[in-house]
Amino acid sequence: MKDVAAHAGVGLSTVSRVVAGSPGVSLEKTQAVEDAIAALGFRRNDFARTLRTGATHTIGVVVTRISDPFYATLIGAIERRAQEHQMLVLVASGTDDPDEGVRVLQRVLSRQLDGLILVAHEDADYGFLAQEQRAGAPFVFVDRPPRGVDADLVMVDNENGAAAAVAHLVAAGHQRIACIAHVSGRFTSERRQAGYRAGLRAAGLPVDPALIVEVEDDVDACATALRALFAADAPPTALFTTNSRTTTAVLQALRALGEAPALVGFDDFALANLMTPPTTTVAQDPTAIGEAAVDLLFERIAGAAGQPRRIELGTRIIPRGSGEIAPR
Amino acid sequence: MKDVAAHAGVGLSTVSRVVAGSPGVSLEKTQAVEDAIAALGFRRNDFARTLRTGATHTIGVVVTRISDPFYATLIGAIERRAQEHQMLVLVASGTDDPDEGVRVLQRVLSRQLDGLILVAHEDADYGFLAQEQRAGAPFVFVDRPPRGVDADLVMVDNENGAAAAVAHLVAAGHQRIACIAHVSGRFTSERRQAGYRAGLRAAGLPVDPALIVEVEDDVDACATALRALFAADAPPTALFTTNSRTTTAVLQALRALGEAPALVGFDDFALANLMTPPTTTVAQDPTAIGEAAVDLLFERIAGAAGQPRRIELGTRIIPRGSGEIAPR
DNA sequence: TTGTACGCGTTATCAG
DNA sequence: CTGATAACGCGTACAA
Repeated sequence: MKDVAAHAGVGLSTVSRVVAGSPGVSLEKTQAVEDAIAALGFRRNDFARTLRTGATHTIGVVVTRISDPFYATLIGAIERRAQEHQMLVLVASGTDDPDEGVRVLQRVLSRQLDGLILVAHEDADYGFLAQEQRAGAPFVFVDRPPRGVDADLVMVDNENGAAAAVAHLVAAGHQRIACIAHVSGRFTSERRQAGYRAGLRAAGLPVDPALIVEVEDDVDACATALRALFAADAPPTALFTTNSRTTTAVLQALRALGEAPALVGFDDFALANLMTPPTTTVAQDPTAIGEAAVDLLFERIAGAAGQPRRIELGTRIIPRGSGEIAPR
Repeated sequence: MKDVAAHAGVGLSTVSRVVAGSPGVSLEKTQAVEDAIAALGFRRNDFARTLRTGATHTIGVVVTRISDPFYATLIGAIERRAQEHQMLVLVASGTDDPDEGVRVLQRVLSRQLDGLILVAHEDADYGFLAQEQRAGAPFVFVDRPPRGVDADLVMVDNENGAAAAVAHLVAAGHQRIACIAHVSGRFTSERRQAGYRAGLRAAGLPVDPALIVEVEDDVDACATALRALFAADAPPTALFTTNSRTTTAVLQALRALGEAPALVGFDDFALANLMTPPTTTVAQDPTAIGEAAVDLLFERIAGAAGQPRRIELGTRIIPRGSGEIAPR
């Protein structure tokens, strides 16, 4: 800025005013400054600016795995919504390692962004955020509650979504419905298993522990689990899977095994309608989740105080074929 | 830091040394400082640090659409590779609007990150980067060359990949192979169309303009185009699609039309093996692309000068069934 | 309308 | 081994 001021033959603050678009600079000098800026290829240093003003006009998003389509869509929605507020969105992604996730979060925190939207790592303790919460930037969690700290949270009604899936299969005539549950992401897995049980009870059906299996979401693990299920005396006639990674792994395994039971999966996924038969899913709306999170965050940034809030969005069954197969 | 120094009864620089992990502080004072830090919940302000040192230890990635699985995977690879260098990765995403993309890029640039990996927007002019290039942080483009500036670039050999797809279909006995090309993303589309033509010529087959159609990647547009193709006097017996969005749109359209020609698609996609029949693809390796980009970038950050370099990675055909169907 | 001077929170230098 | 002090680039009272 000093160089620009010298080049334009004006004072430092005049340059500052021009750059900031503040009023009260003569047309003449404005022009001179702009010419100097162009000539020197000057751009304001955001670090110095932020150091001075304290505001970054930027929100951060920290997720566990950016390549997960669900998070990718969520982030897209957050960016669109935030851009309406002239906010830049910076995304950082952790890994499967909870410590790494916390480390990334720490580094993002030290950037003192105006606000943060976070997906909690299951195995990390977010207790250190409590002091941030009082003094620092606001944050909103998404998808599942963090351990160790109470904060704003946007998630879906996992329990009712799962219960609806079971009801859908019951309506198709099924009595023996297995639950293939993911193990990574315990919170959602447990809530959806609970919903599965509630759905069975609501239909007056017994909960058979032999029909509930927890698996890693790889094809081999699913194949092993399914083989065991179908080899039992009273095999299931329908499956409920608790997230999209598990659903697709199960679909691969089923193809390998040559089985085609009725199936409803939690989470919608791209190309579900191109499966054979097309896969019925319980869809969350990642766009709505992202928008709700941004809105919550901006209320906090604007100064809203008060207790942590929890928003629970609904789910929606998308019947495509696999969930409407009648029992043999 | 001043507060911490006061609380610990030491000088400012001692606190700085402890925080930075610099050697040469007595155990005693180190402990006192650490206690004070914990008591006060202090964290170093990265803006002030960067303002002083000039280094952010952060690289930025700016893509056009973060929810595209290809970019999502690419970003994941970049993050893993960058973390090996203790670098934080910040991702920002533009929109379909080229101006918006440039605006986002400008804001990221003013953050003076150590380096940038960029996916160029087709309709944007990157001429303004030329002066950055001389003075500012290094950047590497990915997937396609930017308009208006010459810079390091990592991409795949689109032409040979497409030619290989055609050769694969020719080997299955096809003579009339249509090319369904995407319109958004002209560069890759054109290169792959050129490869398609080269593949035909290499096989001694004529290039029939009636068999080349450019479509938006939505299902309706593809259905319309396909209907016209199949209604012609000499309909194609095989299809080549130029990117994954087009491939999946074509698959949806084909299902609606009840057609099942041989098909090879450029770009691999999740669940390709669950299509009916499983879809043969020409796969790029987004992980390798991301890693190459990071390596190139780090060489520049380390001070490598010289002409812009261009890395062209190979592709690989994954035969799954749809590409091995013989003509009827 | 314009310019001067100070401070934001760090790190680097230098003297002790 | 330690501490005082001068930058880093900018915004903003305040004075002119």
